[in-house]
Amino acid sequence: MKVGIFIMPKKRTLPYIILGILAQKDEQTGRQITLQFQNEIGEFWKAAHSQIYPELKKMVADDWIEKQTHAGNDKEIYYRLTPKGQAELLAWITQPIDELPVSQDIFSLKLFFIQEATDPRIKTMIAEERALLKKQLAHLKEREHLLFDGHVNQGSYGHYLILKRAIARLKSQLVWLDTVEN
Amino acid sequence: MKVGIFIMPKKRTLPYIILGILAQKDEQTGRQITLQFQNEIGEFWKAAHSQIYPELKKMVADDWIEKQTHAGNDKEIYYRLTPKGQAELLAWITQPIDELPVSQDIFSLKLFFIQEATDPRIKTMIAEERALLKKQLAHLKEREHLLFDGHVNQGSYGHYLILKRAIARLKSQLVWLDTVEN
DNA sequence: ACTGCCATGTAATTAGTTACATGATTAT
DNA sequence: ATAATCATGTAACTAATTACATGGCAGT
Repeated sequence: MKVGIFIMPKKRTLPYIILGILAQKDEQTGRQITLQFQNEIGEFWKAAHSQIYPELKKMVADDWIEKQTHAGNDKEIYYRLTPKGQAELLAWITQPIDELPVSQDIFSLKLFFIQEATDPRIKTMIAEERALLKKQLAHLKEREHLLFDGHVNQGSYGHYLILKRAIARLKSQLVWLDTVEN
Repeated sequence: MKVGIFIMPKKRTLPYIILGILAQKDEQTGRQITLQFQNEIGEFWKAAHSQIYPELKKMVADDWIEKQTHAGNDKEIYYRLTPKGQAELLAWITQPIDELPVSQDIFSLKLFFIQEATDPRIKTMIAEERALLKKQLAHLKEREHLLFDGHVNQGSYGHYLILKRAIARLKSQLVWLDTVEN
């Protein structure tokens, strides 16, 4: 997309996810934010602490978040949203999505390279993929039980939704695997 | 994953996809390979020509592919697999997948940030997402009709599969959207 | 003449990964 | 003691994106 002399910046996602994490629960440390990526968010975005810590510094510099240390605790650094950060999050959510994501599904790509329907590798690959999906599905169902157990808590609708979304995705993939096998 | 003094290289995907593209039809130019990413493969991996051309050079240097120019045509450069490239492709497909991909679904992430079920933005976001999904589904169904039209051609099973996979994915997402709306 | 596409390439930058690093605390 | 985890950070590198760049050829 070329727009005159303006350079179009690459689409950023990580800082907005961090804003979203802090919007759900203020006063979180870099480590707590990092750990969020191991749960439901990790189904849709991954980031290591080595990417998060510098990002937090940048966000402080840009006045999207502010740091706060607690007395008698020089180890942990807590972050919370600034009004500007809240505004940025709002603007980002409101902005329409213009294209669908790429799923980077290595399994599908590997299948793409198999030219003959009779190839014996297909069975093995499906079995392995099914095992991975089942394991993750079990994990997410446990999370659902643990976090919500039937009822959605006030102010957790978003969290509830993406957990449900992840579960639905896994289930549909398992259904599709069955159709391939026959 | 730390394994003694060995440095674990980052997981590469692009060169293997290029090998797969050349395995389906030998003698393709950089441009033809680039264009493949606009169709079915693009559902699962994207790459611009500015990434592909340098990658092709590297793959030639590594003896995974070889370049070939045709007489009276100094414009186009054709590539084909070397035995080593074929072996690399085979090895990659055989290697088990150890973890599920991250879908990088911005729509799901944005939903995550919406805390209340009554938020009026949800309706708009779903409508926009539905439009995107429907458009892409229509496109893929047309591709299916164009390329296969009921029967799978010999040697195109992989291509057929990932097209079917992409269609199934889109359909399941549309179904899920309905469940959110109510 | 101009627009758009074919075909290939490079430059500059940002995003993301792997590894290295330190010091404190908690469990066995 | 020592192993694991908490908590933060940096260094080095690879992958990927956006933009710049050139020359040819086809259509209007």
